[in-house]
Amino acid sequence: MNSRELLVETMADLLWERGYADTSPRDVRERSGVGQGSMYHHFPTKRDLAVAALERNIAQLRPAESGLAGPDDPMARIEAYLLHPRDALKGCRVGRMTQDRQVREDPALLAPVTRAFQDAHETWTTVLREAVDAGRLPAEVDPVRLAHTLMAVLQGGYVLAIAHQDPRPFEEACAGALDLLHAAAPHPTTSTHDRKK
Amino acid sequence: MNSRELLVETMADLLWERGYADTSPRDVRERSGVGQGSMYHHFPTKRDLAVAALERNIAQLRPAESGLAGPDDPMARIEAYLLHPRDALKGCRVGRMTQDRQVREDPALLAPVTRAFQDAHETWTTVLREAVDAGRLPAEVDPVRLAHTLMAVLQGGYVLAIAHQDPRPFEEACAGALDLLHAAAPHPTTSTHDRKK
DNA sequence: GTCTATATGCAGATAGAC
DNA sequence: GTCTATCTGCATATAGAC
Repeated sequence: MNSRELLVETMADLLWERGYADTSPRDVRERSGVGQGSMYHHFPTKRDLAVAALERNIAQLRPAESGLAGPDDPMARIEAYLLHPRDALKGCRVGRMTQDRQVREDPALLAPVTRAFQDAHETWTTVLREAVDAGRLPAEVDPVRLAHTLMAVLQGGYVLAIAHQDPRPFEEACAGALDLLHAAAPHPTTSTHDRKK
Repeated sequence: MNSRELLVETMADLLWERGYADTSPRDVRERSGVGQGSMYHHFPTKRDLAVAALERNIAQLRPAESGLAGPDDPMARIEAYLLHPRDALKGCRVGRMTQDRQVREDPALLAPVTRAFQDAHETWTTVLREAVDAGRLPAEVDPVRLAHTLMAVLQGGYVLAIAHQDPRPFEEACAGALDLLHAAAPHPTTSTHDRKK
């Protein structure tokens, strides 16, 4: 792998582990093994490298999201996504950025984060709308709103896991959300089809 | 106010706004107006000051939590807590700490955070159990699990709000969680009593 | 593209006077 | 308790040779 890619990959990992403010150019050099000259040749500032690394971290999440958008039964996709095994103690590569003041205050760093959340929200809204249309969720739920709720469960789940230093609160939070979705589901237990009268 | 209190209050605000790693002793001195000598007289290290400030931030959240534990109808308390107006863009004073590597790696800083989350979880579990016992939530829901879910909605709601630079996703996430609780509630709408045949 | 040398300023204190 | 002076080391580059 060339120096440029190596730098981006290393910075991406460090952003995930430590955030932007707490990662120094030196950290990147030492972990990547790339020299000072090379580093500043490819990326004139730490910020430039971070922008590239952030894009990489965002791209990293796309496979999982495309599963959520996939062709299967919508409730099955929701369930699979919420129960998908994750290393909860590591937190979210993208959500983490929101807690870094230097990221929040720099449009070049914040904008990709905002877009990533908007995209994820759209994906969630679509699958939830499909679940409602399929009669798997009550027509009263607002897919746009519920999309925020479920994304919050995931993002907040990471916070709980780190606070407790235990991945289980994350898993419980997701499982609890699923429990609610199931409990709220229209009950075809009564009959094969039971629509509004 | 004396220097000591002033330092703690200032550091508490800075921890909330910027986290631990991104707050320097100089930041504290400049905002508080307390001199170098005084500062290091009261707190030999930045870390010592941060521990005191963190305890203060945790204490700050207790009034709200005691409302959740209060004497009213349990569902009303849950609703009030979730819909309580918050400055979502500022994030959670305590949850924010989980995203700071230097906090995660220092037991003196992490332990108070862990305890605060454990306490909040207990409070949530109790009120949810009361709601189940009162027949306001289905007996199938696990209060312990759902407590994690609702805490995650709040913590994650802050993340969404910051990512979008808009408090509405936070509010929507909370409202959506409430929608689900209501949709999942045992329905005395059908009839006075309609249990499993 | 990569290397080594050099530079400015802030972080995070420590020392000792008042 | 508070003040001013001083110190080491790292953050974040810049310069110029190879």
